[in-house]
Amino acid sequence: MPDNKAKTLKPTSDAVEILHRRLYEGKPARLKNLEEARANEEIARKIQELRSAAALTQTQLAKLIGTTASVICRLEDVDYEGHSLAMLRRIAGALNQRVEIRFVPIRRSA
Amino acid sequence: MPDNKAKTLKPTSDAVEILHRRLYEGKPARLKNLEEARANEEIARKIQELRSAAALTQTQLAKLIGTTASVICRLEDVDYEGHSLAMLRRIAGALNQRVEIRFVPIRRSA
DNA sequence: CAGTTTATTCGCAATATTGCGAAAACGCAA
DNA sequence: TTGCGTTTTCGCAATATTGCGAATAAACTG
Repeated sequence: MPDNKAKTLKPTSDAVEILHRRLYEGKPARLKNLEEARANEEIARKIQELRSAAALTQTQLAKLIGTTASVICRLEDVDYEGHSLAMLRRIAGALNQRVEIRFVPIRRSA
Repeated sequence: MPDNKAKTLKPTSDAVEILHRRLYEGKPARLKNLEEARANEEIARKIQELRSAAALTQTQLAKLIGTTASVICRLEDVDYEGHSLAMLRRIAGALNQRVEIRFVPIRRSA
């Protein structure tokens, strides 16, 4: 489950800089749409959680919904931003769940 | 939801139930998709409801999220099956809402 | 009724998501 | 270390969703 998309970084021995890179480098989307990014993370984690709870490997779950392990892996990547309702429903269906969608008001604090 | 007999349906004014009867009564082959179809209906109605509550025309909402009225109309069509998380979030964002997604266990029965 | 606004339908191009294999990386145990 | 199963990454084709205008229908006003 990759937490990091950064690639081809030049070498460094500064631990602080390494952490900084891990958190912020190459992730403008996270800074701009923090809320959405966090929601995607939550979805990814939830999928992983459900699969683990069902004691299934990525390959096993993949077969259940008619796809491959690499697809499941992609869904469980917290940086993946392409989650679709269709796929969530397929996952849910295979794990005896249903996808509940609600619109909840946002309190735009003063 | 009351159980349904093959004959002597009692009267109803609920449009959803009428549609349900017309499309799915006595057709177990389609029951598999019923849940998803109803979920899509719910989404469509919710979007329409939110837009109305905000006192916006389809054109106005469309401009808010950077698209056209025909797209909004499509989203509000209860038979539309192409709902995406991305679009729901755009709608929600324009109407000061957020999209909450939950996986809830379902009791699988006949 | 004629005007005006809003809503709906249709077709196709543009964009986004999925399918899928292959290779590499990882974790673990003998 | 090796072997083995699992996970991750990458690239591109296939499919699905969106963008958008134009035409039509429907609803509303005067």
